[in-house]
Order: sequence, then structure tokens, then C-alpha cells
Amino acid sequence: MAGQVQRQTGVALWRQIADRIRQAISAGAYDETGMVPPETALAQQFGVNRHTVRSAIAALAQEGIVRAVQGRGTLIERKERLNFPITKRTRFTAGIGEQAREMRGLLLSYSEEKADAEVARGLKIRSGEPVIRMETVRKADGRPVSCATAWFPAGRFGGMPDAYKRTESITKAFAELGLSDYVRATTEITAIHADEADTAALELAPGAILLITKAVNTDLEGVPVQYAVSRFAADRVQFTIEN
Amino acid sequence: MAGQVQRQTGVALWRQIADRIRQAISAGAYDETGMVPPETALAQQFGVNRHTVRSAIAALAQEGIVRAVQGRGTLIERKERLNFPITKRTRFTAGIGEQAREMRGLLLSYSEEKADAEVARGLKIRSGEPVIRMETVRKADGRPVSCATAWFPAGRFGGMPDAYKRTESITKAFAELGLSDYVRATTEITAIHADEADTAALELAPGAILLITKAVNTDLEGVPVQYAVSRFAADRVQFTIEN
DNA sequence: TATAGTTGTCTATATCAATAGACATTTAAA
DNA sequence: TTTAAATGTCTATTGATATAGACAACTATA
Repeated sequence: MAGQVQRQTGVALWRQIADRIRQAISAGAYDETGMVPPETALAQQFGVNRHTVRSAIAALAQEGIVRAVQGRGTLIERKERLNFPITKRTRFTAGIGEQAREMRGLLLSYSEEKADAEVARGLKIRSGEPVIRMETVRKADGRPVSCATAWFPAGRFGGMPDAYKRTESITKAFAELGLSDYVRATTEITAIHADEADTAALELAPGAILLITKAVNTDLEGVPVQYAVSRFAADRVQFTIEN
Repeated sequence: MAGQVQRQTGVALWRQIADRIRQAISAGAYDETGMVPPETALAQQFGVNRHTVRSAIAALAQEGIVRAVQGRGTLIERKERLNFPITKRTRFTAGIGEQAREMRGLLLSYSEEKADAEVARGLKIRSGEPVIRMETVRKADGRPVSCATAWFPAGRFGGMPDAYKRTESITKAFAELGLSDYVRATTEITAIHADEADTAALELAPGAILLITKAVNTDLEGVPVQYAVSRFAADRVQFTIEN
């Protein structure tokens, strides 16, 4: 596996190499030693100068993924990637299950507004009808995993922001508002580069990739109760669809 | 929407801006005029020099998304994004449906080899058992959409490469080999930066994002018949999961 | 036929990214 | 205690990235 990095692409070599090493760590490539290969070996592997590799490792150290120790080598500090099953019963908190000790959903802001075309299509209402919008960040063991913008029909779920702030969970908030069960109707998945706001909110390495889901949840009668656009740090998560 | 680009991140400004303009085009932001805003307007919007915007537009022109015309402006040539439904009956060719006129699957190479741990887990066989590996590229209307590496149990589907070369379709090839129906068991989705080989095969802008799916197909008795790792050009596709 | 608005081209300069080499410092093992 | 192997630091140089300004060339329209 040599010569996998590209020059003159607008993406710096040190960033490409950081991405590859992060991926290799996540895939368990260095599990035997618990360490990243020596800088000189990586430099040879990628066909670059040792200093370029050092820039990549410095970036990973900044992310808290590795720790370089003079004389010893570069130790792997963290290698997990959270898995999100996407099913009829998709729930953020429960989906994480035993992969993290603590799950929290934090409400950043909310407002009542009129549904635009996209939200109206998701919630099957008319454009201009009132909806509640919530901006949230979800964390696993204190580490940000995703930002989400969620819309709810204002009439039925006006109390959503308050309930979510208390329970830190969409499922529990729905329960408080009299909706004991709901199902995932559709999920769309795309990927883009993170913008400034999400980079800050998710504590990402700049230039990182986001996995975007656009999801519709309905009650058991098929009436949409939530439309949400979630932005996940691509290097911390993966999705699983079981059929 | 100003100041959304980040400096000193290892991702060049012109690349970040190209990504944002591509996204805006795809979202229909410029549908009224069918043109990208003037370079000076974009430069002001993103808070960069006009020359930097020009680099971004040159990259998009290279991709065939826009065409700059001196004196007039920058015309949008293409804005579609293919949608792939992921269901029990996920099939590449049928899934595209009416979104493209012509679908082709091209066999790049194939070989018989021993299953490694990942493939063995997917196909529910033992590591070291013989499998057929195929490298393919799939195109919609001549435009590359995804690269895939697929593995099949060698005993049951030894004729796969030959059948695929003729039919250009996994479904039809399975049918020729006596498997009239199959179902998608699991799909994993992640995202990474494209490497050199995929950039070339998919005719991507360098540094582009890939959506990765790792999928297991089984026959109707639940016996795995295919394990495939597919790499999609993230700016050309989206996935939809219907529950 | 002017004119405003747009893209195309050129020069110059500053900063970031990458390479190259030398040597110091620390760790672990012989 | 020596030595090999690893990371840390420094200087110097080259090429890519970004800014700045001026002006040419083209298009559509008043």
C-alpha cells in the first residue's frame, strides 16, 4: 500500500495522511502493537518526507487520537467508531447502547417558524404552517457525535423544546408529550465537507467530512411527527442498515 | 451566508468554495437564473479574492458542472444527484430506474483468492476458503457512479466474472448461475476521502468525498451469496432508506 | 453605438505546504 | 553502560496557495 496520496488537489498531503492513519487505526490495523508505525516507515509508505508525516501525526494528536512519546513511538489513545443501526425503531440514545457509558442531547436553540418547502414535504404539511425548530448537539461520553436540526408540527408538539431540555432525549420528550411510540419512515444519507459552524460544534479537525441524514419519523398511524437533518462526524460513526 | 470557509486547515480555500458552490447548485439555489453568481459577488460572499473563486469555478468546469462564458457569466450545465434506495430488494441497476437512460457495469478485473477475515465474516465462511473477487465500475449514462469490490463463494459462483462481463449486471449474472432472487441482508455506510485509484476510476475531482457501503446479499434461505464494498462519488449520489 | 457588467489574462508579492538534511533528546533493550 | 531506534528541533529551499491591482475581451442592453 504505497503512493496513495495525491498532490496538487487542494487537499494538503498532511491532511490526506492524517485521514488515512485515522482510518487505519479505526480499522484495527495497529492493534497488535497499540502504536502507529515509526515516522520514517510511514514516510516511506506514503512516499513523502518525514516532516509531512509529522504534520499529520500532530493533527491526530490535536484530535486526541494518538500521543507521540519521544524515544518510544506514537501511542494510540482512542480508536472507537460509533455504530448507528438505522431501522424502523431508530433511536439515537438506544442505538448507541453499550458503545458509550453516557449519552446526552443538548438543546442549543429553538424557535417557532413557518415551514419551508423542504420541511413541509417531510412533515406532510403545507408550506407556511407553523413548526418548532430545534438545534441540538448529541454527545457520547462527552464527545460530540452529531449536530441536528429538527422540526416538529407546532400545534401538536409545542412543548418539545422544554421537554427535550429536561430529558435530553427525543424519545423521552415525545413520551412526555403523549406520544409513547414512533417509527422511522425514511432516511436519506449524503456526505459533504463540514462548514465552520459544525466544525466548531462537533470539535472537528478542520476540513473534516460530515455524514448527513435527513429523516422522517411518524406516529404509529403514519402521521409525520418529526423531520430532522443530522450531521455526523464521519470519522466517528458508521451507519448500519439491517433488512 | 458569509465567511464560511476556513483557513490553514490543510484544505485549500478554492476547494472548499468549489464544494459549497457544487452543493448550492445541487440544492437548486441558482435555479432562477441557471447561472452561478458573478465572481466578484462570490468573492465577497466567501470573503476571499476573486482569483480564489476563479480557481474554484475552474475546478467545477473541469468536472463538467458549470461552463464559464466571457461577458455573460457562468452557466450551470448539470445539477442532478442520483438517488439509491436501500431496501431488502436493493439492486443497483433497477434502483436507478428512470433517473438515467443507460446503466452499465464494467468488469475491471477479477481473481480467485482466499477469504480474509473481513470477507469471511461477511460471507459467513471460514477465513482461507476460496472466493471470487471482482473489481467493477458502474456507470449511469456513461458517467461513473461507483467502484465496487465484490466477493462471491468460489464453489457456487465460479462463473460469476464471465456472466457479469456478458450481462453487465449482478442480478442478471446471478440469474444465469441459477440464483433467481436474492435479498440485501445488511448495509454499512461510512464516508472517507477518495484515494488515487478511485479518483481515477470515477473521474473525480481530486480530494473528493466517497460514500462507502459494505453490503451482504443472501439467497432466500439466508445464505450469503455476495459481500461487496462499494465506493460512491458523494457529490453524485444519495442513499434513501425506507422503513 | 456606447456602456455596464462580466469573464480572461498578466504581473507582483506574501504565506502555507513540502522537501532535504543535520543533529539533539529520550526510551528501551542488548 | 552502550547502542539502536524512535521522536523533537532547527535551518534552508522550492513549489503551491492566496492576495492585490490593472487592464483586455466579450456579451447584452439601453
